Amino acid sequence: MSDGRSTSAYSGENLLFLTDEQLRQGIEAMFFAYRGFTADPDRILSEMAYGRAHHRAIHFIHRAPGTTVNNLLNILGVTKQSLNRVLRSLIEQGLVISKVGKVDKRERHLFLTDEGSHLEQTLSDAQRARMRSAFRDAGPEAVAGFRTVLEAMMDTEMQRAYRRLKETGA
Amino acid sequence: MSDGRSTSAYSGENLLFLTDEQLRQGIEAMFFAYRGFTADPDRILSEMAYGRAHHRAIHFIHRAPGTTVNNLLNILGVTKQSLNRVLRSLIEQGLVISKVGKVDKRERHLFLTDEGSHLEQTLSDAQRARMRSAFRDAGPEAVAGFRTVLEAMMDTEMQRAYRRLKETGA
DNA sequence: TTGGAATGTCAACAACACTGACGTATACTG
DNA sequence: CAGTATACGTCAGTGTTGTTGACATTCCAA
Repeated sequence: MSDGRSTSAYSGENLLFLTDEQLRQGIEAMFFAYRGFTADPDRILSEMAYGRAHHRAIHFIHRAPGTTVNNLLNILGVTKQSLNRVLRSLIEQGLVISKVGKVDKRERHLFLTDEGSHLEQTLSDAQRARMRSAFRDAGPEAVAGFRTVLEAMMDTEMQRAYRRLKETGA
Repeated sequence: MSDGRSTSAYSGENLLFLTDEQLRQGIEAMFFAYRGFTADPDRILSEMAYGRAHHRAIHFIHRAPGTTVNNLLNILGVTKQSLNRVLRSLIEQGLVISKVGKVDKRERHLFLTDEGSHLEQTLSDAQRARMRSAFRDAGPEAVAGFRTVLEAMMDTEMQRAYRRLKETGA
């Protein structure tokens, strides 16, 4: 329990990076950084009738065009009622289209319209700009470490989702 | 704009880590990791009448005992009305006490009670456990990179707040 | 003493999440 | 074919967290 000293006894290795103080700094870094991470898209979205939830849906539909509602549900980790509210407005506004599945007609496959793609571009350009700046400042080795730690911080299921998306991408 | 190729022209350096694909993976890593980051405390809090906002308030009151409401406001980045609702419930439930300032009686200085400290411990133990596991898996160099990138991702103001807290800590 | 800063409160509202229940269409299985 | 399961959508209610706007109080400082 808050084992501040539990890390300093190991053989020759320097495990200073595992002290409670270091962990606490990591926690605070995550908190402040996530604020920055979402700040730019949030600003853009607040000028429309959309929020962060719309952004997330648009992002993953862009990433995996034709994805089903259920698949999106799993990736986003929300209830179908919550996602449905978001999807309905995106479909009504003509940013997303929903097509009945061919092999399984119960499924709906989701795609961005041109307008939806345009918004996705705008949002991800803003978010990428910050990420690019942070990556450039930090350098390639730091970026590798960043990703390693983040991946280790995910729930196992989300690790799988993340890796699947990574493979799909490049 | 989505300059996928804007990074490949630089002299001798390998700037592959700045491609749009890499940036997008960074974005998704942040999204999935933040879910994991908050999952454990969220689970604990949902069994009480508290949420993530209460956790954040408790965390930073623990970090900087006697902090003023205004200071907390700046760190948390919310409106005073929003914070006030949270603080009121924490005070009513006896987790936080608010003391009128001695030099400036308009100010309220915030402290955790024993019960508040206990909840803070429970929450941060859960969060630290995940962070520790992620840090251990990733290793010290990855952790250093993780923190470098996160710091570069913060808004300038939050960088200052983060560094101030870091110095206070150790 | 007057103005402004810090704090707090009330009210209204919106975004986003949740649970529970129900309906419809489709698919699978015995 | 009958029954069950799956995929999706929707209605209704609730809770947390955030926002504005308006206003009162208290106190410091010019």
